[in-house]
Amino acid sequence: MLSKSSKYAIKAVLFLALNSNDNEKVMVKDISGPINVPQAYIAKLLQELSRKNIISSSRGPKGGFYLSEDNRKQSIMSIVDVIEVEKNFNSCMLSLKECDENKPCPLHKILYPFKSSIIKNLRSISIKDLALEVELGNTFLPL
Amino acid sequence: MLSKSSKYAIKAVLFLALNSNDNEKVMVKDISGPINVPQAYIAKLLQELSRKNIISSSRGPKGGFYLSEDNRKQSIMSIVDVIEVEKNFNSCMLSLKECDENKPCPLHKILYPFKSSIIKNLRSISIKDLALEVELGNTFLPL
DNA sequence: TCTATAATATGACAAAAATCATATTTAAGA
DNA sequence: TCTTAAATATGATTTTTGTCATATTATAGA
Repeated sequence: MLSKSSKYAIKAVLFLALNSNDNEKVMVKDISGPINVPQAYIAKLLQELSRKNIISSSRGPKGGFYLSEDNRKQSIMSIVDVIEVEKNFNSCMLSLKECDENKPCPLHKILYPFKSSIIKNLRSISIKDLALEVELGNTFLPL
Repeated sequence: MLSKSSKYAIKAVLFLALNSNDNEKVMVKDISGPINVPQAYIAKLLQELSRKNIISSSRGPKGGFYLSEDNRKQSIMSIVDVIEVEKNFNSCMLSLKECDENKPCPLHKILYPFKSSIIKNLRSISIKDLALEVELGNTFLPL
C-alpha cells in the first residue's frame, strides 16, 4: 500500500506536529527513538522533506526539525508525494499501459473507486487534522 | 498496492481462463508473450500457483497450464494470497504493531474502511467472474 | 572570531524483490 | 522402450529499496 519509507515519514511528521513548533525544534536523535525508526534512515527522509518544504529545519546549535504553521496545513498526501519513488497510486492496478475509464482493465472497475477515494482523502486531510486527532485521544501513535 | 508479482500472476491466470480448459493447455512460452511478462519469471509464478492448486498443469508433450472448472471458482484474492510474500493487506497502514479498532493509528480510521472493502471485493469475485467481463467486452486485458 | 552542535550531501552497504539460467522429472507418442 | 516436449526444482544474478557511515556546511553562543 504505502512504502516503508512513506510510513516512516508520516510517523516522523506527525511526531513533529505533536512535539515541535517555531521555537521548539527537535533533533533527529530525539525523533528516531520514539517513532522506532533507525536514526540514519529517518535523517535522510527528514532531509528530503525539508528540501521539499514539507517540514522546516535549521542547523547548528539549537537547531533541529520542526513544523511551521504553514507546514501543518499541507496534506498527508504531500508527504507521500515526496517520498514515494514510483507513483504506485496513480498507476493501473495491473500495471497495464493503457487503462482508463474507456478501456478499463479487469480490476479497474472493482478497485479504482476505492483507490481514488483513498487518494482524495489523503489529499484533503492536513497534517494538523491528523495531529489533532492524536491530541484528542481519538487515535494513537505508539511504536 | 499489489506487488508486481501479484499483478503478473493475475494477468496470467486471466489469460488461462480465457485461453485454456481441460483439453486445451497452454505452455509458458505461449503465455509470456501475450501478457508481456518475462518467460522465466512467469514460469516460476505459475509453478507456485500450480503447487497451491490455484491453477492446473501437466507435464510432458501436450502438457501445459490450464484452468479446470474448479480452479475458475476460486477468488482473485486467492491468487494474491499465494504470491504476496508479506501480507501488506492485513497490516496496519503505518506498520504499527498494535493497531486495531480499539487503538487505531492516525491513518486507520481514514483508510481501513477502504482497505477492508477492497479485500472483501477481491475475495468475493471469482476468476470466472472477471474472465466473463473480458469476454463480454466490458473490460480489457491488453499488454 | 572560534568552537561546538546541528543539519546536509554523498555515497557505500545490506536486504528484499524481481529476473534469469539450467539440470531434473514426467509423460505422450513413435 | 526411447525420444522428445513439457513442467518442476533449485539457485544465481540483477535491480530496487532500505539502511548505515562520514565528511561538509551552517549557526548559536562564548
